[in-house]
Amino acid sequence: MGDARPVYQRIADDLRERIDGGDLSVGAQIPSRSQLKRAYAASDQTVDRAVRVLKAAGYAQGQFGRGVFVADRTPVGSLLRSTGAVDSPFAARLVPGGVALTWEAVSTPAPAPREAARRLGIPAGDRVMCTQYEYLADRKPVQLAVSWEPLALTDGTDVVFPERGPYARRGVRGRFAAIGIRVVRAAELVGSRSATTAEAEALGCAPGQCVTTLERTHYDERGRAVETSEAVVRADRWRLEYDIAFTG
Amino acid sequence: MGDARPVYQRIADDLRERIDGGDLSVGAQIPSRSQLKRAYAASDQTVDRAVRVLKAAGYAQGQFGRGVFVADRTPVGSLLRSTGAVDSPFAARLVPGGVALTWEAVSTPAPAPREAARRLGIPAGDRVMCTQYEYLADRKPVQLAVSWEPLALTDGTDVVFPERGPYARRGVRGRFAAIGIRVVRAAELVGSRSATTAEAEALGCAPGQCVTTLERTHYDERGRAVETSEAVVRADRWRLEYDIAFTG
DNA sequence: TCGAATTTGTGCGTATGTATC
DNA sequence: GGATACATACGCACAAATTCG
Repeated sequence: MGDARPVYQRIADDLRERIDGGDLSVGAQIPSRSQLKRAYAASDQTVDRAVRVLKAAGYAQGQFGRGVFVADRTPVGSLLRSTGAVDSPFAARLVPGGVALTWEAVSTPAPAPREAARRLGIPAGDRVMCTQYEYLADRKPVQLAVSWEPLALTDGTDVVFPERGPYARRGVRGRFAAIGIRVVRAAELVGSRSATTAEAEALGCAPGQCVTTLERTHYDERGRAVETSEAVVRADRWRLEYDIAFTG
Repeated sequence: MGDARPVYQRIADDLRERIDGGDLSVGAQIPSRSQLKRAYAASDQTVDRAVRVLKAAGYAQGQFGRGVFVADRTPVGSLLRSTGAVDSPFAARLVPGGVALTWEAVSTPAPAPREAARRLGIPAGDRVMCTQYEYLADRKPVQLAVSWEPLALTDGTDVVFPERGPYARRGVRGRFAAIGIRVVRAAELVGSRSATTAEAEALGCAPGQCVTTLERTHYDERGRAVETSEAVVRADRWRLEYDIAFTG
């Protein structure tokens, strides 16, 4: 029977099936290049390319001089995106329980980039507070984010710096509530793509790995955008969780 | 200065920057292998690998005998995941407007697979109605999904087949309402990963491309799971859209 | 219509560097 | 030191598709 797939694809699919089927379990070593070469009567390059496909898919990761091992892809948790909690911008449901969630943030005033300005409904170049977040679970990076808030709303108040002052680290809703702005709605756009080399570096995963992308805008009761953010989440072991209530 | 990146990665990053910067616009042809070989004084394999990285990232796609061209990655729309609409399981916000949204479905009774049974809170192997969906925009596949509903709930009613009968093609809420079950809540888990070769085949994209994954469970007012589904969405041009209302 | 040139996609053999055992 | 293994890179080759003279 003719198999249209190229050799490297067939080898990669075979290995993926062996992993999914449990024949190769998490932590197990994938046959080495010389073994695969013999088994499939293929060249060095070809089997290497097959293994690269597996690694790009997050199924395995290589260790220099040791071998290539089946990666652990069981989800460690999910980031809760629909929570009404005002006390933290980083809530998660964890599978076993016992992972320390922390984050760091750095804020600098800046002119609004075009895309952020469009989402905020303000002229590009208007002054905004730009905050870069790094979210960690057990000291390992999970999510990178950057947020923009119009300084026209927060300048002169004590919530102007998201990570400083009496309302520090409270999350968007809690902080804006302190200056009399009720955040009642958020719109979130979710996508995915492969990580850039810079993102892969920051997230501690291989370049080209899959990441989930977020684009969120918060609105007050008058429908005015008060904050917008973009985030990149490691997709290998983290998911997003939405709770949808149907009204009426 | 020493650049730690391997040659193929440097070439790939260069090309990606030229695309992001607009030097190479959508539809433009990427320099051919022989041109890249000369430009970077690299080998055949190396430049080919660089271009493979670009293609895997969805930045470009090759055409046999013609060349490699910059892919159009502007979003064509977003799938609305929080809508209260009961009349369709496939709602979307479209960027220009004018894309025909259709879907096909095939249902067969089957024993519940382990994961689906766990999410439905029923014993594995219990009879369920298993429905496979294919969602299309302008005849091109956007999303694949498979849904499970316990036959204990729907057997003998006229909503047992999601795509047949008086309440056909209505979506989960509308159909269950017809048999007196009020679906008031859904929980959705969103992740992403690279497509399997089978998924890539069905979605009409290259194997290894990034897809967004969905895992949704619908609950009635007593908190009982009445339906669960898994879906795979093309990530190159489609996103998910959530509307989050903060109560209280 | 034929043929040559170009380009992608795949594949083989070999070599080098580096890390681990 | 030596064997093994990964990661990168070079040179070459061929099939299939397109383009152009």
